[in-house]
This record gives sequence, C-alpha cells and structure tokens, in this order.
Amino acid sequence: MTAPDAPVEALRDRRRRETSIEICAAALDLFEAKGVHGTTVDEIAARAGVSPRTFFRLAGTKEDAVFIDDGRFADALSGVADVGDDIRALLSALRGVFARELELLDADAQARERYLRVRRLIAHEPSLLGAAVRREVTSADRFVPELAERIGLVDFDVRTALGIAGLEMRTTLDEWARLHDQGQTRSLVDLHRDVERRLTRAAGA
Amino acid sequence: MTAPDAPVEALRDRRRRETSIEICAAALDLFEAKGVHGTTVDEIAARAGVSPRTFFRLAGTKEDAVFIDDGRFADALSGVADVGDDIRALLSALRGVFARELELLDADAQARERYLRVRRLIAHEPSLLGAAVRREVTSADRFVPELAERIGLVDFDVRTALGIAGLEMRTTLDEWARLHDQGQTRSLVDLHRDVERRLTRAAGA
DNA sequence: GCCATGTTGGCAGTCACTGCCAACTAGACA
DNA sequence: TGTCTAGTTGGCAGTGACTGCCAACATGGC
Repeated sequence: MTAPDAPVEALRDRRRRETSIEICAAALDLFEAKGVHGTTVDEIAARAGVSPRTFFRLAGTKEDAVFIDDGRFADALSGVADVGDDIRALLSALRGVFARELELLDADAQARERYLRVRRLIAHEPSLLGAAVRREVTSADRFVPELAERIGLVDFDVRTALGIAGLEMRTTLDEWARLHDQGQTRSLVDLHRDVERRLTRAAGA
Repeated sequence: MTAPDAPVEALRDRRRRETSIEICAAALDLFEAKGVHGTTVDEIAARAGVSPRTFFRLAGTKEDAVFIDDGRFADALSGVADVGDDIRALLSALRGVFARELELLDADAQARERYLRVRRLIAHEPSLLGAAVRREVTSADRFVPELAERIGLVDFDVRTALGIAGLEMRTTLDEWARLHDQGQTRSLVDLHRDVERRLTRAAGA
C-alpha cells in the first residue's frame, strides 16, 4: 500500500511523534481528572515518560499539550495547489481538505472519542478555549499569506474562503456532537455535505 | 444632573476605579511599545503607581490588564428586566443594551480611539486574543444562567439571543473599524441598525 | 568506524501569579 | 470627636510555567 518511492519514515521522526502522542494522552487524562490548573507540567511529563524540558520542546505550553498534532492537517491545507487565482476554486479545494479530515474521523472511532473528550474539556476550561483559539489564529496567520502568495490571490480572499470552509467545519462538528449527545449517529462527511449545501443556499450562491 | 437619591460614589470605589484605569492605560502603552511578552508586570505596576501585588488584585492577569472595565456593561446586561419569558423580547432588550454601548462610543472620541488601539493590539498579539475570548466566554457563562433563571427562559434561548446580539455587535464594530481605516466615518448606532436589519432579513424573520 | 546533526535531560534563571500578614484608611456609629 | 469595623495596600515567601545553555547521547549519512 505504501508508495515504493515514499521515504521510510525516519526513526527519529517516528519517536518524536510517538512521544508527542504520549504527552497529549497524558495531558488529556490528567486535565480530565484534576483540571488544567490542578495539573502540573512535571506530572504530565512524568506520565509521558519524558523530562519537563522535553515536554516544553514538544508541547510549547501546558495548555497546548492537549492539542499536539502531527501537522498533517496543516500540511494538507498548505498543500492546496493548482486551483488558479480563483476564490471559488480555492474554497472548493479547502472544502476537500476539510472533508478529507472528517472522512478520517468517520473511519476512526478512537479519534472521534478523543475529539469529544477534548471538546468537553474545552467547554469547561476557559484556558483551553483560549489556547485553542490562539492556535487556530496563529496557524491561519502563517498559512494565509503563504498560500495567497503561492496561488496569486490577495490575503483577504484566502481568509474569506478559509472562513467559510472553517465555519462549515465547525458547524458540522457542533451539530455532530449535539446529535451524538442525543444518542444519534451520523456520518461527519454526510453532515458536512448538508451543512455546505445549506450554507450555499443561505448565501444565495 | 445627578439623581438626588443616588448614593455619592464612595471614595474607595472611585480610587479603585481610577487605579484600574491607570493600570489599563499603562498596560496599553507598554504593550504597544514593547509587546506583551516584552513587558513585565512589574513595569506595568510601576507605571501605574501601584505594587505588583495590587496589580494582580485588580487586573487578574497580565493580559487581562488591557481589558479592565468598570463592569458597567456587564451590569447593564445582567440588569435586563421585564421582558417576560419571550426570546424575541429578550433579543430586543439585549440589542438595546448593545446599542446603548455603541451610543456611548459614538459620543466619546477618546473611547473610540482606545477601542481601536486595543483592537490593533489584539490583531498581532495572539495571547491577547486568547485572553479576550476567555473573558467573553467566562462572562457569558456567569451571565446566561443568572439571566435565564431570572426571566424564566432556558439557557439555550438566552445563549441564542446573546449570540445574535453579540454577532451584530461584533459585525458592527468590524465594519466600523474597516471603514475607519479607509478614512470613512460612520455612526456606530446607525451602522448597528443597518447590521441588525440586514441580519434580520438574512435570517428570514 | 566516524562525523554532522538532531534529541534529550539537567540546571539555573526569569517571571507570572498566590496566600499570608501587617500597616493603613475610609466609613459607620456612638 | 474618638473608636471600631471592614476593605485596601504592599511586602514576602513560595509555587510553577517557561527558557537558554550545555553536556551526553542517538541517528543517519559517509
């Protein structure tokens, strides 16, 4: 299944990613059990089996620990290509990236459960909400100019497209989580299509 | 002009408020000059003429220093009354509170300037954005159940009304700031009415 | 095997933030 | 006016997040 010319993932990179996952899981567990404020970095680091120094190198901040990812999604966003300098085409491409992400969630029950846990945690830990918003904005600030430059659109158009795609994504996840709490199961990708359709109609396009 | 039965503002309260304003102004100046990270609490406190200990009592956190207010707006929100258990009436009342706030801004050039400075600061200081979001959410978490209880609505309806009124408020300020940067001057209250009308039509009400 | 490069952990230092206590002061009341 | 109460202030010590620096070590290319 692996492309023959795909470079074998370096041991270092794999270790690094595994360690990040360990830290992330430890942080999630501890934050749930004792709250963010009640948890120290030393505890998270110990549980993840690394030194506090390494914790900070990988996690950045205590709150961010629970949001560590492998950068795959960010890469996918940055990797959007060959859409020409057309905002509609860009929106379509971004939707595809978000849809792909939802597809992965649909296929991975463990990831869905993890998402719900983080979501619950954010709901009653304002410091985590702050961190989540900060992460999102910071990442957009890096991503937008880079992409705008590459495909020849102004920042504003890229932000607009990203705003719409992001709104659809958030709405989809919100609705999905709401249905989930009511005991209903829906495919995220299907829901995403519904949201997209509804939003497109509302926007009069 | 002062109502005869209005209690004279206690000296302590006035001092406290003046000190808060000092801290807030000092933080704004220093954050603009040296960035949030480059500014220490000791510096802000010194500039405001208080001890660091007092700084924390009044400001809570370093980032929050720039957001200190007198609680008047929060009081106005909580003070919404006599609307019955009707979400439309509540929305209308909340709109009134927000409009009143904009009216005050319209009447106070200094406050408008301050608002723009904070806004600019937030735009390139993610930590401040995080703090702003955290403040807003925390305040809503306190305000919503309290108001819901008092006027006999479920939390969800209050959140919905607040969400709409807040969206209109933010949209108004965003648009106003955008026009301002283009050298155009508009009344915030007028703009707010426009936004409200447009949103009402878009929502099909 | 050997070197360049990246990773880790420890250490010391800075700074945000808090609890506690003693000095002070506004405001109420005799 | 004197006094008592309660709120405010600042200092001090302590915790914990976070960083720069350095030495030890592991990896990947040669």
